[in-house]
Amino acid sequence: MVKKMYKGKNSRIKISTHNYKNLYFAAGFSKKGKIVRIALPKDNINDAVSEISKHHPEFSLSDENKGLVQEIACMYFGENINFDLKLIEMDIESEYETSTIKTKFERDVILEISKIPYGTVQTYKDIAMSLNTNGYRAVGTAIGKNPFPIVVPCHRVIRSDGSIGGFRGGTEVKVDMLSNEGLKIKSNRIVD
DNA sequence: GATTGACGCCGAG
DNA sequence: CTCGGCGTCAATC
Repeated sequence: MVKKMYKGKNSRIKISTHNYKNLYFAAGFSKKGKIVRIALPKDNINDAVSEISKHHPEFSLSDENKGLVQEIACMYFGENINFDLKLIEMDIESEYETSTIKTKFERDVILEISKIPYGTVQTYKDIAMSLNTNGYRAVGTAIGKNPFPIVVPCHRVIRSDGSIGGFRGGTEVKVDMLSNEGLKIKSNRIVD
């Protein structure tokens, strides 16, 4: 049986930030050094930090993991980096206070979209089929909660009709990231 | 149970 | 092409 961690010292995380091309990136790290959450870029550092801290109120700022945040920033701008998924906290929240994933279903979805290669896309339906379910919509909802955007490429999941589909940080951000990976988009559609 | 989604499909304008 | 309506399923209330 897994020992439950309680709020307090153990749930304190460290947040690192990085400024790149006038955008501010941030990520939260557990005591073990694993990523617990990633923020989409903001235009000021406070917004970037609070994007993380609103889910993890107990935190301290630290440059300890700045290198990783730099990497994430590069990925946002289209660099094809093979990010080590072992650096991501995949445990379920009920087991560790510093985890971010809530259910097994969410984790399965996260793991599935992590397989989508750089510069390619899959549909919500594709993901659902890989998971043996017809809950296309449930898949979309789960992806919408992805705590690790950019690194877990939820921006590579689009609708079955070829249109871009939704994105929590705004569709423009999704379009930006796909464009940075070399995909061409015309009037909200991937052009083949 | 009832409602709510980053969806999919089909049929009517 | 754009809507609406219904199917579907996990999470949340």
